[in-house]
Order: sequence, then structure tokens, then C-alpha cells
Amino acid sequence: MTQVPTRERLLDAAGDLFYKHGFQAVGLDQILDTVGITKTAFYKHFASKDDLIVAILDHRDQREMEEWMAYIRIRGRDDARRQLEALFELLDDWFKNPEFRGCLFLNALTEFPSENDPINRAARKHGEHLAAAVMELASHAGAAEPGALTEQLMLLVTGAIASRHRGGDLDAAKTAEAMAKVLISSACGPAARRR
Amino acid sequence: MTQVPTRERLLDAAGDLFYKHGFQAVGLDQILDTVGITKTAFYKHFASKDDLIVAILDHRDQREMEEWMAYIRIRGRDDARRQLEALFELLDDWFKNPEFRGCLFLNALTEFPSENDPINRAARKHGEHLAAAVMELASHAGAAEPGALTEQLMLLVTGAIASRHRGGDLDAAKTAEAMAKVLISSACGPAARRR
DNA sequence: CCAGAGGTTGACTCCGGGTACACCACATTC
DNA sequence: GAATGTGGTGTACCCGGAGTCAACCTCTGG
Repeated sequence: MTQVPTRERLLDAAGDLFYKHGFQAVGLDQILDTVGITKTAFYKHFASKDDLIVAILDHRDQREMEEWMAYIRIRGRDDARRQLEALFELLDDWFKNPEFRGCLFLNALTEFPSENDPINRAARKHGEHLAAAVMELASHAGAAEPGALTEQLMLLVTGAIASRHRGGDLDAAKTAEAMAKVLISSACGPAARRR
Repeated sequence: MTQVPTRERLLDAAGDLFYKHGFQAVGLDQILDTVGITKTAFYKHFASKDDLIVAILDHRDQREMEEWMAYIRIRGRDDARRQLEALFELLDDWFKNPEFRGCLFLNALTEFPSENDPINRAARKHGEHLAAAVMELASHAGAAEPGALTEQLMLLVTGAIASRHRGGDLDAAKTAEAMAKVLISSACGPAARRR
């Protein structure tokens, strides 16, 4: 019976609560109640609530990047172009989840708008990681200007998430996917499909 | 000497603070200090902080819609297609402002994620107003499917704002504008320009 | 055997949202 | 000329959340 260490349980439980209700809206006590420890115990794991948030963002960044890349590899086979397109299929799957509340990292960015804030930094890193991954796929796909395509696709991804979050467009992922396919085709040439 | 009524000053000052630092991050006291009144006086104007936020969102929705439509009419002349494109020029101007901190309404949506929350409702209304305006322009521009074009353009607008807010793409408006022009052309026919 | 990690209880500070009460000044209206 | 409403003031207060502190417990490994 290897018990799940408290630190992990804190990261999980607090992450879920923050995602559902927002970072500032969730009190420490609420987190401590669900995990079942006391305040003093908490402060032996994390220096502050902010520290906890940073740890959550780092942890989820890593986890989500792995999950997303795995999904993309499976759905996109060995075709970099198809993999780029799979990114939007992933979004569609995600948006169908009734628990969807936007992107944790984008949410963190708006709740902690100061650029010096460690939380803000941690949240921005996720965007950079995703952009780097897209950039690599764009290069592999033979895009004429991988950088430009990356900015376009990232804007579509961000826009789809924010649109769906706003509640206006329930099929935001499909909307974005249609645009993405056009962009990918025109950037990589209409036919060629490379590794 | 018609003094600016306190209610207006509260809306302005609190709106600015909320935009800069976030809704939950700004305390009532901070607002009261900048306006120069006491807590008791505040509660004679608004029932609560939430009530104040709703009033600010309503107020700014109206103001921003007027400003945006005026900008679009000036830059787009009497050409609905050019007016749609002008929307992205407006974004570019906005993004150049160093005070840019994202969209107040999108920010409100992430800080108050509960759909029942009056603040959430008020923030969503702004998106609906803007979408309605875009829809009308899309119809005037002779789009084959105005609804589809509206969803695409709204996604680009939202994506540009969120991308710029994320800090990844400083030229997000240009990126979105390029995509928008293609979409508008293909939806309305490559040449025709109507009122 | 002892140190250290992870835990407990309980009391405490400070700050923010919100309330209650008593009071003041001025303009309008009966 | 008194009454009332509006927009203020000041002070004292309650509650909940973040964070601190001190004293103590228990299990585990060198």
C-alpha cells in the first residue's frame, strides 16, 4: 500500500479546485479540507499559496504537454501535417467535456497579470512549450515559413479555447480546424506530406 | 461647476484598477482611496463590490461598442468588407498601447467562471453585442454564410486578444488580419465590394 | 537511540468585504 | 419654517482568508 504522498494530493486537489473556480476564489481552507490536512502541515510542503500555484502550473504543464503530444502522435501517425491537424481534433475532444473551464494557464495569466509575478512566468512557459512543439511540427511538415505558420496556428488554438470559454461558439474547435487546414495547406503546399 | 458625480468617478476609477490588476486582486479600500470617499458612502451607490463590477461591465460595454463602431465606420468608409477588416486595424492600435492587459470582459469571464454569476452574464453580453455587429457587417458584405464568417472572425478577434495578452505574439493583430482578409475574400467573393 | 519528515492542535496577526449606528450639510418640497 | 431626501462623514464591529508560531506526536532509517 504505497500511499499517495500529500504533496501530490495537494497538487491534484488544488489544481482541480483552481481550474473549476479560479485561483483567487478558492481559499486555502477549502483545499485543506478536501485533502484532509491542517494549515501547518500545508506550510511544510509549500511556502505560500502562490508557491503552490506555481508548482501546480509546472506540474500540469509537463503532464499536459506529454498527453497532448501523445494524442497528436497517435492521431497524426507519422505525418507531421496530420499531426498539426490532430491538435485541433484534440481541442474538439476537450471542448466536449462539460468540465471545460478554459485553459488553466491562460486563466492564471489573467488572474495574475503582473509580468514579474512568478505565477505569470510559470503560466507563460506553457505557451512557449506548446509553441515550440508546434514549430517543430511545422518545420517537419515542410512549411515555407514555420515561424509564421506557428504564430497563426497558436492564435487559432488560443482563439478556439477563449471562444469556447466565452461560450459563444460551442464548435470553436471545428471552426479553428477548418481555418487551420487551409493555412497548413497553403504553407506546406497542397499535396506533399512529409515526415 | 458641475462636479463629476461620485458614481461616475467610482465606475471610472474602479474600472481602471480592475483592468490593470484584476477584479479580485483590487480591494475596495484601494478604490475608495483613489476616489476619496468612505466605505459607507460607497454602499450608498452600490449594493456590493459585485454590483459595482456589473455596473462597470455594462457601462464599458456600451462605451466600447460605440467607440469601436465609430472607428470601424471611419476607417472602413461605407464599405462593409473594409469595415470588417478595420476591426483588426483597431486591434492593432489597441495592442500597441503599453497599458494593454487583455480584454476586460474576457478577464471577467475567467475570474467569475460560474455561468449563473451576474458578472459572468454581464461579461458574456459584450461578446454577444460584438458578434451581432460583426454579423450585420458580414451580411452587408454579402457573405455566403454570414453566421459562419462571424464565428470565424470572432474566433480570430478573441484569439488575437488572448495571444497578445499571453505575450507570445506581439503582432497578433497583424497575424489575425492576414487570416481574416483571406476568409472575408473567400466568403464574399474575391472582388465584389458592397455597401 | 536519535534525527528528521510529516503530522496534530490552538492561538494569533493582518487584511478585505460588508454592516450598523450616529451624525452632518444642503436642496427641495409641503 | 419644518420635513425629507441625498450624499457625505467617522467609528466600531463581524466574518473569512492568508500566514505565523509554539508545543507536541509518531513513524522510519542510519
